[in-house]
Amino acid sequence: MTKFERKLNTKILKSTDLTTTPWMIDLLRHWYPADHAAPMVDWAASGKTRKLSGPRPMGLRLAVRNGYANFYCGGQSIARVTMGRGLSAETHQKYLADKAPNAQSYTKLGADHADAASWMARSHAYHGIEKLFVEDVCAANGTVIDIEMGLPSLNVINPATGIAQKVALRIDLVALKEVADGWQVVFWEAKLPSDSRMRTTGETPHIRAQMTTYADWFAQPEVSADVLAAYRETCKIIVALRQVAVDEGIDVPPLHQAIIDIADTPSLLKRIDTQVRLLIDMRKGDKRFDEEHLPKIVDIPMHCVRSDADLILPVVRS
DNA sequence: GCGTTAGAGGGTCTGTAGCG
DNA sequence: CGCTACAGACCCTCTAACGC
Repeated sequence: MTKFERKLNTKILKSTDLTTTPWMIDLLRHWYPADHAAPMVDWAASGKTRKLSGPRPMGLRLAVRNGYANFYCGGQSIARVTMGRGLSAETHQKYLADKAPNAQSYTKLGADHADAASWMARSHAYHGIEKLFVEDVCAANGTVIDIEMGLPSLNVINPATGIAQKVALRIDLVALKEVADGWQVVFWEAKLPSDSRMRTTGETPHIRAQMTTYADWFAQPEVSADVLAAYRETCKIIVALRQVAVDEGIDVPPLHQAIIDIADTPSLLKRIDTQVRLLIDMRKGDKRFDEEHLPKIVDIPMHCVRSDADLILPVVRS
């Protein structure tokens, strides 16, 4: 199976003349590390979109991948930046221009591309409620080190065909949690109570199968060690990227001290907690969900966000 | 209110090609 | 041989409409 890995050649930023890649400077200017709220602007739906109107962020969350990094605005990938032998980036055409072509097509960014603010503004029409919830959690927790974590090469038996297929599940949030001897990695799956997978008239909502699938993935040999190594590296990369930005004169808000400490001393990150937790956005209130559906899943480790104060991830049992 | 469905969007996986 | 770049296939997630 494909190894779960996080790596990025951040040195390429120092050996590249960044005036030839103005988009990189612009993306870093709009980077809000976890713990810092991005400025919010009102957005009103127009035309035939189904999206709800409401406040939208004007800031970017960075997620380190294997060989590249994504800059997200409200859960939409505004730019995918490859840092390997060279420095390059691409973004979807619908963020680059108002008249978006129908096709799923990405454009490589060039020397004339440096307008992240307008890319973010165009992305507002695509922001989903669950992703805006994730954005709120990022703003409230400096310990968030990854979002949209992809779980590669998971073999799952398709119940319809009985054939094993490779699927790429994702986990919404990855965070650090303080433990007695250092820090550990915890995983959160954000959900809205309105999500049909959280509800059933029967006894077993679909979310149970999803949690079981996560457990199966983490139970594979080597996975725990690989994930631990990957997130130690992630901390190093985040610190290195911020330093590049600061060296370029960009005031990226400060990182949580735990990320800095782990980057400096990776062994401070002791282990991962393979028990994925549910994070449910109950700020709007859903009496029916509380009474009928929540009781069916109370045994799943979870945190219910009922007020903005609850956005701070709890220090729960290991 | 619930379960199903389709469309949109976005990510990974795979294979292929090029390079040192 | 390993890494990188690229394109197409595939399947996930989310939203909202629809019928019961």
